[in-house]
Amino acid sequence: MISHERPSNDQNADGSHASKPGGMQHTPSRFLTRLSSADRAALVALATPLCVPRRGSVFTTGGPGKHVYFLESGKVKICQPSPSGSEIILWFCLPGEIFGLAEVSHGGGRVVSAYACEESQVLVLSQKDFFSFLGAHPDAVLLSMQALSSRLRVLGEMVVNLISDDANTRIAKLLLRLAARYGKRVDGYILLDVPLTHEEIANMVGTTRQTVTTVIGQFRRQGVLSTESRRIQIESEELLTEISLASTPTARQRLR
Amino acid sequence: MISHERPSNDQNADGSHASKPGGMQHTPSRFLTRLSSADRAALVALATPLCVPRRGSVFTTGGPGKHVYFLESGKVKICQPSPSGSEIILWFCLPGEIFGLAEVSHGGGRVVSAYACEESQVLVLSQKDFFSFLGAHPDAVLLSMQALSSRLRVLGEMVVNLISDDANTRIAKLLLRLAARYGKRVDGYILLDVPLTHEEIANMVGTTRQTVTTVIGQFRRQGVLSTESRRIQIESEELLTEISLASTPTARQRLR
DNA sequence: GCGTGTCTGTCGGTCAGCCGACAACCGAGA
DNA sequence: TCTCGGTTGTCGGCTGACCGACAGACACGC
Repeated sequence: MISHERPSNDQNADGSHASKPGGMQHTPSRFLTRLSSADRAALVALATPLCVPRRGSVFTTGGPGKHVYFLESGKVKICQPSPSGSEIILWFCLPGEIFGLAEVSHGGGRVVSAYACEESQVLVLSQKDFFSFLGAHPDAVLLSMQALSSRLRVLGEMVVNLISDDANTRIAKLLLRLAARYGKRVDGYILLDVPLTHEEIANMVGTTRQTVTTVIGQFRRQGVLSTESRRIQIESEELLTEISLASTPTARQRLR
Repeated sequence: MISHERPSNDQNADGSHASKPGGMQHTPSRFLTRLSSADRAALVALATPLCVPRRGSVFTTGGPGKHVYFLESGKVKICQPSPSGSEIILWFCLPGEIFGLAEVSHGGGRVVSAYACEESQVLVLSQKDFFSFLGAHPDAVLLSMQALSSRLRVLGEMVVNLISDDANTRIAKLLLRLAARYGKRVDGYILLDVPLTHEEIANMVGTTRQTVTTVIGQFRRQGVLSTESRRIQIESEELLTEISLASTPTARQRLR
């Protein structure tokens, strides 16, 4: 019964678009910079600036979540506390990005915290003002939804990685993801200028500090990367991607 | 330098709102039913209906992602393929929900697939039509953002669970999450009328089929749940939450 | 210069959970 | 009725990664 037509209408019409499985495009979705300058001015006029010191929090878990934030300068990490007490880093925000948006639209309090990695300037906007701004500036609606979608994508990828890769691969993929978003090319190398402790890496990837130390050491010995004062330089992106694809378990033949 | 005022301005002003750490509110965010009936009529007028047979796909990874979907009846699961070939279930959609939204707003092709768990009726709307609809119906904007935010929250929780809980706990939490969203109370019990194979559970939670079988068996023996023809009935929510909180590793004292 | 705290590197012991294998089960179809 | 594909239940063996522990390496402040 009922029309039994082609069930899938959204199929790969444009052929091989999914070519690179690792070819993720982590568009930083810079909200502020992609806004028209008129719109941006309107937004800045509504917002109040705030300076957050290094290690300071912009908001924390349990808060009411009645404000949206825009990062003007600095670096902010979004964390979710685990029941065991450690903070799991979900992602970093760079200048231009919007954050704290999810709880505002969803309601019901913050489930994540935002900490400044370094001294940061943020713009604060109340929920009310933000929504009226959205009403008056339709372009901003699209940008907001893009920001949310982009994160959804990143988190989906994290989930898949966590479920199906071993520690080695997870770290490799994390580095690639970070490189795509936060990497700066300096003569051949890719510099991640997000200072990261091994423990933080462990918390992004679901391992222990020791394992991270070991794996990073391995990578260094293989000539994949080098480290300098808490910053990682990727020396061979190819090698790294190779590692990230080499999934341990009974290498899949999965021809289909 | 720079004003050194209260860094955190969004703190728990309303006190203990974060009381229950497991007290997650997985609002199903029923897009269609929360729309005003006039708006809904307008949307239905724009959309074209589609019937998807059991096991059929609405869209798949790699597709262009130029449509948004609304579930009228049936049940749809959103999956992301892992490099090892298995499909990881990110969440289920129930009637009234919107799906396929993230890729539409973000652009750049589908990264997930949507499969019908049972024969389902969906409404299909092109990206273009959807955005013009949003322009004309501001309430729908909020609902869309809520849908995205709600998923963001769920995924964040999944990530944290995967990172910090053992298999036992992960399964317990999954069941609680499912119960909150898809559970129907029937005389004392909570019935999850989403038919799930152990393998699917394993893929939602990052373990193996065998482990799931074992753990579910344990739970059954403890009187936590019973199963009947692929459906799970939770008999003691209390016991289950208790298990889900009992985190294995060196029970944290973390007084601070 | 010297303490002090945080971070990195390394090493065994231990165990949860993966893997493979196999038997029983069940519902659907012939 | 019997077959058959998919699902469930159970069992050892094996191992990746966690845990605790400790020693060096830094950086920072006094």
